[in-house]
Amino acid sequence: MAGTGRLTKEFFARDSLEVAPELLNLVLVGRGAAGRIVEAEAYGGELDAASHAYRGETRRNATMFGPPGHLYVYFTYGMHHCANVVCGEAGVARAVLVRALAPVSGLDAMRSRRGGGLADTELCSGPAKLCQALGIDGADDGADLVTGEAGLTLVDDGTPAPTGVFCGRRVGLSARVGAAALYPWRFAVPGDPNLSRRTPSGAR
DNA sequence: GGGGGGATTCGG
DNA sequence: CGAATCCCCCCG
Repeated sequence: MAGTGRLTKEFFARDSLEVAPELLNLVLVGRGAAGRIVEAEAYGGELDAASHAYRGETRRNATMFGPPGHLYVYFTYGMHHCANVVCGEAGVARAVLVRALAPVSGLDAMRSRRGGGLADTELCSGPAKLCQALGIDGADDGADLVTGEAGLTLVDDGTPAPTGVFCGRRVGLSARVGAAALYPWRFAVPGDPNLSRRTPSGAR
């Protein structure tokens, strides 16, 4: 993980819980814009009641069961898209939800898609916000982030991994998922102004 | 064929 | 705090 540049299939082929904290400070490149991942959540497939894959493969979640390094995009609440990085070997449904980015480039493009007048820290401070900012929608479900053939890539620009990574409960899970709502599978750069939510002061 | 619920966001 | 606003999935 020390190298700079394109990531490998093998990097993503591990478990989501292992990959999720390592996504911090990698750069997600979208259409005319890019942002550094500062918040991400691991989802554990059939072992995780909060995962879309908990009850097996369906048409909606099929990408999660596919090969690693692809983007799983889902549509929710009738208006929003959210993006996950698919992890694990093909056939194993693991994913990491990208929850917030620190804008790196193309802020004008982000603003034109998100709406003018927004502060920099409002552009990508949420899973649906960052999809809108980067121009990601349902058509991007399945996009290969390693080859970048769909115009979306995840790269290592050499920025060192953050120190003192925050680890805490995932966001937005209903009580019906039970104990899974308590798993400390949310990772974030402590104190980053672009987070979807503030991290508690004493990070873990 | 129908109904319940959603890994969210924004405004009042 | 609740509406917006669709689609997917499961059950009958």
